[in-house]
Amino acid sequence: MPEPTGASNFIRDIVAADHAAGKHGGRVVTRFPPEPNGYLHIGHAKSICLNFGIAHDTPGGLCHLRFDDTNPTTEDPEYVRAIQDDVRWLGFDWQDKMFFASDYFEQLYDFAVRLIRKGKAYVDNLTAEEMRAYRGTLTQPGKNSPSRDRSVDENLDLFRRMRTGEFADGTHVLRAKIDMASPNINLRDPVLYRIRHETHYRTGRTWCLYPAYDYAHPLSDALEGITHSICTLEFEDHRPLYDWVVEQAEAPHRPQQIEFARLNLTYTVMSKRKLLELVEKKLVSGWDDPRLPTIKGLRRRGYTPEAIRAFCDHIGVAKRDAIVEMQLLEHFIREDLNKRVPRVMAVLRPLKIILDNYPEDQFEELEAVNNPEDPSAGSRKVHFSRVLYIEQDDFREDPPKQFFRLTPGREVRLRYAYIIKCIRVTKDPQTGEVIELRCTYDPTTKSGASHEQRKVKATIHWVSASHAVKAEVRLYNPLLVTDLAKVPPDHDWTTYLNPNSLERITGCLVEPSLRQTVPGTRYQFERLGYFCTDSDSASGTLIFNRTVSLKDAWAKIEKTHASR
RNA sequence: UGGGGGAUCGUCUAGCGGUAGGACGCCGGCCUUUGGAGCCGGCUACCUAGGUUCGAUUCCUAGUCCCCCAGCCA
Repeated sequence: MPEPTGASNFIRDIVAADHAAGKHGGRVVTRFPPEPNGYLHIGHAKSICLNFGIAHDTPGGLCHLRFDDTNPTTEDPEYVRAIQDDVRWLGFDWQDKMFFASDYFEQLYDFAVRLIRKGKAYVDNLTAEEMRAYRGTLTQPGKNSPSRDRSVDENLDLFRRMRTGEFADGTHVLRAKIDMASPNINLRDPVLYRIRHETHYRTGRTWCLYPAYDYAHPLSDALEGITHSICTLEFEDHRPLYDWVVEQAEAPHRPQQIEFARLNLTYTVMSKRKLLELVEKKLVSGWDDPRLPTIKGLRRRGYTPEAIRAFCDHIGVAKRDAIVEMQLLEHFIREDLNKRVPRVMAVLRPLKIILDNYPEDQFEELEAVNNPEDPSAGSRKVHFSRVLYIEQDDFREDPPKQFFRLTPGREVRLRYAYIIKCIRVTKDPQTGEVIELRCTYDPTTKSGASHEQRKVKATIHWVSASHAVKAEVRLYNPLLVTDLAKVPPDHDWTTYLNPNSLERITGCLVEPSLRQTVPGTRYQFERLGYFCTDSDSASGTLIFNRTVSLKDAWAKIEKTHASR
């Protein structure tokens, strides 16, 4: 990515101004600080694009990848691996700047001792419930803990013993001594350290004392020389605490925290808690379920890093809460895939047609363009023969107004092939279902052969019955039937899951060129949408995921017909 | 009824006292061997009320509405 990656926004403006003014010694260092307790989603991509993008576009700029692993109960190396993989896949490079907050535990401990010596922190042995009671409420000030005036020596001794494992979980915490009457609740002597007799995925049993976010984060930033610590809006009123910690600990640097609004998308979930719930309750197949807005899910679904980056650049960065429409994301993947992926013919719901006047033992190989947007993509041969399959949707015995496709007695063109006419409809005598069409083809209308005068209203796709390959296709619809923001928070959000979010279609037929496809390969199935070979394909049967449909003018017309 | 933030087209977003712009979406049209793509045109917005000013989305005042904060999560 040699070119600048992102549009201007208020954070880029601040960073650029600071850089121009020589603030922070002319350095610009950002960081992306995930906690390894879940998989990354597109909201993280926004932050990744912002942080890595700023570093990329600033001369000498750097962006650290830092795992904020201060809670041993939820974190796992599986997540560390997945996060690295996703950041890399998105196209970003942390060079040698990968860090772990857990590597700072010793230094963080020393800073805490300094705070205690300065009388800025104390060990408290109130229970969690007592502490809540002492904290006061939004409108009433809190009360000082009885432990608040312990001597420095006693605090030092207690804190040392907290570290050596003398105390049980929850019996003691280290608290900042700030102001129990502060109107900002975050400043009412927040917890800095808590005891957790747990195995940490990196430090093992070395520690039973773990730093809290509000303590570890600013100091990790300071230790790494982060200049601009970019986070989301909910941390805005933590900023005074962030600044307090850095100042009172006499940290080597003073990073600047800047907040922006997190990304929300319509008809999906973006909270780690909810995503975890879906995975754990097996409401989806895993973190990479293509219905999920996780990076892994989007990737399996067929999204490209380029499209995700373009999306992130275009949604902007601001401070107002926003819900971006899914159609915008879809726009960027269509735009990207339209230019780069080969066209191919596939029939999802086959309807057999027989060309009565086409010799039974004959077949042809017709020239098909691979990508009209990209002449260098070349062309391929497609097999044509007497028995074909077309899409059930492309035939109507009793066509509604504006339906241009095949109907009894009407002509349409078969893509890359001939004009055909439907002369007879065969139905199942029991169900009345259309099971076969008899057609004739016009040999003078071969695609590209001449500039025939005949105009047909539609061109439809098809596959040759004797050449086509069977496949399964998975269609994805929105995860939710509504936006959670519009719904009362009190009842179970999973009741708003879309029961039709996954539609599996078996018995699809695809052109034989797809026989050797490998998982992850993307195509446009002509007139249907963009698809990619699923990883489950490895087992033998071909399986394709629909990344996104093509824009469908007819569906729109039909919808307005229906609503009249 | 404490504190911190935020209000601009349907949805995102620009604007920094001087004609409210862009993208998505939507609606028309052109074009088309994908009802795709492309092209052209159109649609719709400054939370309210006062004030300052020649002029206010922008500055001031008073409201209204929305979001966040009372984890030993991050």
